[in-house]
Amino acid sequence: MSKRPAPVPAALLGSDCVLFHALAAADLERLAAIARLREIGAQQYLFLQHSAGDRVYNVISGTAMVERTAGDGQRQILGFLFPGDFVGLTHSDHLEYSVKSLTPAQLCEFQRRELLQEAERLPVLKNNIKQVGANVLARALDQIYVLGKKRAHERLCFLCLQLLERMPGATPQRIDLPMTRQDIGDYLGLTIETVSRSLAKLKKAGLIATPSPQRLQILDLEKTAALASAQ
Amino acid sequence: MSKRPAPVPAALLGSDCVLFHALAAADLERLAAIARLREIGAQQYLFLQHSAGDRVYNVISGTAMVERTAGDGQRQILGFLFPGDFVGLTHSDHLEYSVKSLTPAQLCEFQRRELLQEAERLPVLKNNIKQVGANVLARALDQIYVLGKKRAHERLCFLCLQLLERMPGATPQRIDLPMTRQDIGDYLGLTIETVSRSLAKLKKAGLIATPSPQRLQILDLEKTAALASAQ
DNA sequence: CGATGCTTTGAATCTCGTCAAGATGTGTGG
DNA sequence: CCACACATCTTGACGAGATTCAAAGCATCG
Repeated sequence: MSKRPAPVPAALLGSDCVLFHALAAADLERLAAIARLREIGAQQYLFLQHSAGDRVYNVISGTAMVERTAGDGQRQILGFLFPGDFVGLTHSDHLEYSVKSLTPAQLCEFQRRELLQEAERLPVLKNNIKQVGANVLARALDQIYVLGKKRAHERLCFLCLQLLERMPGATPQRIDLPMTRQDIGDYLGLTIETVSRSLAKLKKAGLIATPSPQRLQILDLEKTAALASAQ
Repeated sequence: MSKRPAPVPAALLGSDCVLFHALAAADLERLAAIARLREIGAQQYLFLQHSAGDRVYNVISGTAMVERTAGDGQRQILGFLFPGDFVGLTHSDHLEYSVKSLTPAQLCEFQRRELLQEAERLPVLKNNIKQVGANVLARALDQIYVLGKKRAHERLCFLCLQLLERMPGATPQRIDLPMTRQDIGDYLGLTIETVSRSLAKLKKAGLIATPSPQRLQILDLEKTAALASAQ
């Protein structure tokens, strides 16, 4: 509590974030006043599982992941976070997941109480918060579908499309993977070897290419989307 | 819109529902006034996938399930609903799932707009709605963990414990299963045969018993819980 | 130019899915 | 109350897909 991070320039609260969507300039200023900018390196924890959920974050730049680690060391990644995504709006006392940056990242930190107070004054903001929550749930349901019904190579197509849609600057010709094969496996409920082999299978079928291990191309968007479809 | 179901006696809005938790009697009356009681048989649809989400339901009695059916007929059950559970609070225009009763059920129907309006007057109700949303998400994350990391017999333990916790009147000695093996399989991402075999395995290990196919006993709660643990 | 860590590939094993048959339950009508 | 029919559930044999264990191939970085 002693050291607060730097305040946020209102300009950073870009309107491409759901949270700040359709807010007037004056309202963005108000929000910027209670926000703090956190700039962190790769592989840093923002939240620790079982800690108190008194802060919330809006991702400005970079990639992060939401993970749950069990007592036996098993790890499941519950979701990835990209610019515009929002995390931390739980309603229980302790968090059931950790949040960790994959790349260096800029985040907008709020004290949960302060943000919710502000939402009381700004109906648009309150609406945006609800929208964010709905998006999180919708993604979770998609993931349940994929984990319950899809095979390995289909799960990978699902991830490819999600990256294409959510990573800023991503095009079918070039997607830079911020996560390792292990992260992908822990997200899709697969082992690292199965991830590799399934990628190889998709490459051989001409759906995708990997110019380098951390680079992805979607060569046949239609077929990839068909395999990925979560409904 | 022409035919509205019967109004709800305020007494039905039991305080064991999260939604109505800690509400004053007078406030419960107000809510009862905008609620409608729906009594439906087994295997009835409350929501259809892709329909408008203008209503929300609170389960009073009976069991229901939230399911998603893909174009190819694949079905994934996204969750079961028991008394006290709440469904329908999406924030998008169309629902990405259906809701279907498993048993005859009583439900409390609200027009979403009306309920949210009422929540504006009753801070406690608004808080309860948030709490309900948080519970839904927490369960979804548990399910992601289970589908991503657990093996067949562990997934079944997870379901057993969930039924024990959420089914009214359930005890380790007697749990009445409202769903078929097919439903269980579609919930846990398994085939009906694997469900049967995994139950047999747990029976042989002495963790559970099934006096009849629709009846379940948990003989060793500790071991069952250990296998089920989603964190 | 090695050294390290990540990724890919290979072979054996195992779990789960598929197909098929048989058993058990439930409900109906005699 | 019994017998039959239908649906659901269980069990078996086999095969496909994923995991495990092991080794080899590639990047990246000092």
